[in-house]
Amino acid sequence: MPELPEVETVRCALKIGLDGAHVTAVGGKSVMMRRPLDLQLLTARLTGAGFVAARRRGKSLLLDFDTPGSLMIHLGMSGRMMLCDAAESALDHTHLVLDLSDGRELRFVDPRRFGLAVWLEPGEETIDPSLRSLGIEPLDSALEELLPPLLHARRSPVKSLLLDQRLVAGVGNIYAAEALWRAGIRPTRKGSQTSLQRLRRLAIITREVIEEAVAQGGTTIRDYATPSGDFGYFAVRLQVYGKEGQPCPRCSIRLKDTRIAGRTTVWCPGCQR
DNA sequence: CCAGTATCCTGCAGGC
DNA sequence: TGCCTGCAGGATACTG
Repeated sequence: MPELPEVETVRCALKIGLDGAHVTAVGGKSVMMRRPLDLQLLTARLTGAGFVAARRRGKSLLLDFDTPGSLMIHLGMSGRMMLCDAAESALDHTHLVLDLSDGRELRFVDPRRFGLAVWLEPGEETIDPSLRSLGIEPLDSALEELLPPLLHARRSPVKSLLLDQRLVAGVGNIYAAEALWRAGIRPTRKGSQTSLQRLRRLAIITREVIEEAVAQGGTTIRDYATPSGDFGYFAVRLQVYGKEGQPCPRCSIRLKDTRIAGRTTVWCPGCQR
């Protein structure tokens, strides 16, 4: 479900929604997610903790409390954060529940369990495997300087490179397809056979797409929603994602779909070279 | 080290 | 109606 813009939207909502909140109790089921969900540890660290800040790195959320360490959450494909009244009945696959002092609950729901909810002790943030190797943030102004040489040094399709979190942190299947279409670059083109000039343009366009999507509150395809249940409105701006078979908005050639690195990729054979 | 594939899991749409 | 297949916003363990 969630790429950078969706996670950023959730972060902003939690920052406001959790302001002044205290955790009174921790609940859920110790299920197997991408890593085991350790409710014992989470309960020990979070009970009584007051919310302080919500941060984001790539597609990971980091929630800080007035206790050392942080709660790291990754939404995977189907993960969702919900901020709701405790009386509201819980959805299926609600794995973690933080009871709040004001009668609300923060719930982490993830049917497919590709997500993650992990307590990071102080210092673990820099060594955790899913954080330590993340590449540059697309919103960082150094992107157009740092990314092109990295892509140019690789022989994989540019599409795979954009999805590689070790190179750029936060781009997923939707925004990779959109950025490549806007940049006029064929997704199967190899990094090494794309000029630095074009890669620089791709980097700039990638940031633009991500910025626009953040401004629209992300993209709702089927079930993405903010913690209060709102949808993202970037879907109306998608030009190629999910539109295979339709005419290209730029050149009217029929959009094709190909599988690259195991992911469906929609692109235009007419104007993406 | 690099590149490509298989895999984890549930839900849903589409074909028959 | 039901059963089957394949695909879905992601990351990583494994192969060659």
